Amino acid sequence: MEEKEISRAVIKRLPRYYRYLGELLESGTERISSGELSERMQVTASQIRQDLNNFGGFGQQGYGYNVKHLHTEIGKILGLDQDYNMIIIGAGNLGQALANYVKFEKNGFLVKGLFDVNPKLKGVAVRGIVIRMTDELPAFLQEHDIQIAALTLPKQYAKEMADFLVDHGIRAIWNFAHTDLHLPEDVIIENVHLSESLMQLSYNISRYSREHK
Amino acid sequence: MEEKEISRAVIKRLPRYYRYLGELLESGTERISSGELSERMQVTASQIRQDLNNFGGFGQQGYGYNVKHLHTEIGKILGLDQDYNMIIIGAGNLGQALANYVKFEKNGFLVKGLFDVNPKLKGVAVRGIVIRMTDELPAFLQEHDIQIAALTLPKQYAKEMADFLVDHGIRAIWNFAHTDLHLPEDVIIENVHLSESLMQLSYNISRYSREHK
DNA sequence: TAGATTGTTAATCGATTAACAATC
DNA sequence: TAGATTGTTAATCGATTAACAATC
Repeated sequence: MEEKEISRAVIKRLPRYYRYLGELLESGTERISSGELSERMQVTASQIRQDLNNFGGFGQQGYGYNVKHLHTEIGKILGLDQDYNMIIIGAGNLGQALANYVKFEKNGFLVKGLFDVNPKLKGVAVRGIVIRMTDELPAFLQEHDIQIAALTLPKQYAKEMADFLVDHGIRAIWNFAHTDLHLPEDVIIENVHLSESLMQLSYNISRYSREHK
Repeated sequence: MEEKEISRAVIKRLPRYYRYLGELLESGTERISSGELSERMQVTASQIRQDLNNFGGFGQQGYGYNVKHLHTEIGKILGLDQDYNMIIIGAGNLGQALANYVKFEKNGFLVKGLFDVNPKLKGVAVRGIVIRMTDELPAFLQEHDIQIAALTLPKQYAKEMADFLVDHGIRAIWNFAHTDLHLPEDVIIENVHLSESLMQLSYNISRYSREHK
């Protein structure tokens, strides 16, 4: 039942392949070789072929890869051939920004609910999605089939909320709270830590100025 | 002049060390061993010691690490001992969310300006920061010493804007646009690709359901 | 068929972990 | 001093790159 384990490094690269293939598709390119794609993407052709061969042979010797076919296949690998229902917990600026981000919908991530504890936000609509109070969550989760919860709330509430969501059947969490969630291992967590990203930037800025002093 | 090159993997871990040390500091912990920290952070003690020793010996045999000292030192390595002036290009939902995110200010990232092309946004204030039109950028950049530009605009404008900013002296870009920027190598780029993060999540969801079918 | 390009094995490189002498 | 724990070297593991036979 268990498939061959694919390394995290490979999976992190797949969305980027998918993006480049999507752009090639839009530009009407029919086929592409690993060599040409490697030049565009600034990675080695060898890596592209290795990565793709984790999932089977999508190419053809002497020809390369059919752009449309490869795009579709990588989409399937990434699970983009189906829709996901998502809720957002924390309707602050970031939560509302995510709810407004139409691009996710295009990829099949449908925002079904937006929750907060602040009574002032109750009933406010963001792109047609009404903000509900978190105490309505149990009933909401019973009525709707939700696969993903995005956590855009202050870190001090994140752990408790994550536990609550997992208890109520959520199995995938997109975590924007600046804390590590410790959840059962069958729960999938994807972290987006913006401040850590910013610190990598400042590291490089200050390293650069140290080196050029 | 050139310091020993530190691997990206190490740098990615530094902000997490910084966070844990900050929490220990708040809780009043004075010293910690690599062994204890490794348990909390779920990494090996060996990795912690290796990582830290890239930057010199912060610990003491038989004692461990002084939490406050280590926290300060990692802060310095990350460049958090100074302030950075930042502008945000694109005052849509995400741009405004970033501008509102007070936590960055606490770490020394000061939002000095917010720019957009949409005349409807002109003069609107976000947390006291007035939204300006992008044609005011050249004058603004001349008057202010800006180190970081966050790009929260649609990808089709991102490349052009990035080139423009680099021409006007910006040397660090925090890129939220879903595209790769090709800039001179002395320009520091840190990408945050939210849709790619979401795709890693959906990959894991659909892998999980494949494996448990 | 000849040329191109994949799929795949082998070689290299880099990162992580283990081990332990140094030393507080 | 004895025990604890670092700093650092060596061993292992994994990921990337190179090479090339297979084949379209």
